[in-house]
Amino acid sequence: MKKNGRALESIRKEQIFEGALKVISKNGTKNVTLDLVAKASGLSKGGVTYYYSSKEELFKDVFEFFFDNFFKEFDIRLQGMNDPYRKLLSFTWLYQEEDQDLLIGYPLFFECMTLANFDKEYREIFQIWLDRWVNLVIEVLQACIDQRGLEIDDIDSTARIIGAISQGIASRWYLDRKSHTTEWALTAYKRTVGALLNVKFD
Amino acid sequence: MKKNGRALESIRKEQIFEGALKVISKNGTKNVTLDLVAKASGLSKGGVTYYYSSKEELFKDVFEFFFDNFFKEFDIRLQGMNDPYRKLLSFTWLYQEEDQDLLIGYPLFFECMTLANFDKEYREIFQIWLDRWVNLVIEVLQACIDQRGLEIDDIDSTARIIGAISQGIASRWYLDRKSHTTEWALTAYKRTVGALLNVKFD
DNA sequence: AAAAAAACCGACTGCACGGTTTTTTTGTAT
DNA sequence: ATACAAAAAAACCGTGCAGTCGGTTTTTTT
Repeated sequence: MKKNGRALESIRKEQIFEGALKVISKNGTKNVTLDLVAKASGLSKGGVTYYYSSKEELFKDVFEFFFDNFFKEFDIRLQGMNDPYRKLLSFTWLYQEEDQDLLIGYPLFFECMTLANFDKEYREIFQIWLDRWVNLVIEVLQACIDQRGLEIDDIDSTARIIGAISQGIASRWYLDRKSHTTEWALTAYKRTVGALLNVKFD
Repeated sequence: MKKNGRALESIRKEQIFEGALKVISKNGTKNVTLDLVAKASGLSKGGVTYYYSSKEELFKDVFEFFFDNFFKEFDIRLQGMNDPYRKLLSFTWLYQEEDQDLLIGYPLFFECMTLANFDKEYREIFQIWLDRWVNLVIEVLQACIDQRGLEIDDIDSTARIIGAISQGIASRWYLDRKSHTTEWALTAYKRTVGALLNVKFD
């Protein structure tokens, strides 16, 4: 019988992640205290620090945890489609109100960019995010090339552009919905990516 | 006859702005203390609070001040050009290393987006930023239509898209230069906007 | 020159919060 | 049952900092 030290560790860490995610996306890291995290995850401060000796360490893990999860789910979503053009359009999933993951994701994404300005580790986290995003797009583009005979000269560069377009549109859509409706975001994405790849959607 | 109440106010406030800008863009609002601002602007903490009774109030003013200035200078830059296509390309000025205004501008812009998540006033500041940006682009597009016979169906929507493209590219260029070189940013912008408007640059 | 107002300084206060230590509870092996 | 470790809570400590305030210097007004 193994003497499992910290048997609950993974369970509790997940608990703490969930709680931290909730309060961070709601208040921003600046306004999140350990007590708040503790309360949100159903533990006491002592309980939290039992698993995380520092707030910074916890926060970084939370960011990585969330982004990792985010891509895993996106990947699954993509796998469930056949048509590569539909996959290309599926990035407009970003412009969806009331999706729980997105509601958390946007604040985290913005905050990550801000922190990346002053903190090397967050810059790495952000760059990894970009990489994964680019790889996702590259896969899709490759499928377009293979299955639809689409012609692209520089696939990596193009993938990065598409990522940039999505992000630019998304930021505006998220932070200024009044002037940037969901309708606008959708057509903006289609129009721009369509023009870029010389593809007619729909 | 009563006169000069607070004769130095505008001078000192400008001083404080400059100092605050410097330390905010260097450390991020989270890590900026009143003492730091005071030192950077050549005053004491008491001197700063004499003009600003709260840190938050000061910070918001700083953001507004900077963005306002930013656009004024951009406007001047645009006025100095004739060819509307060149104006359109002038937005790539964003991808310029070592420009002092940009070095301050990027951190502030990111931070503003983050703060906009949780604070109504910052959201307004951000939205005003977007508005001004859009108006700038609209002007340029209108010039393209008038002087070059360019055809655009929805000028407002298009202007917003161009803004989004610039921003998306800029974020990546700024935070992940290794994978997003200046060269990439430039061609990415030209390629995408060119495709969108069906225009050939150069 | 006297008086008043403006400008400025820096010590002080209170508190929020991260991290530590102590105490209590729970689980488990013998 | 007992002992002992893990887990968690509660109490505690120290620090950093926003904001205050009495006092001082400088400028303006009378």
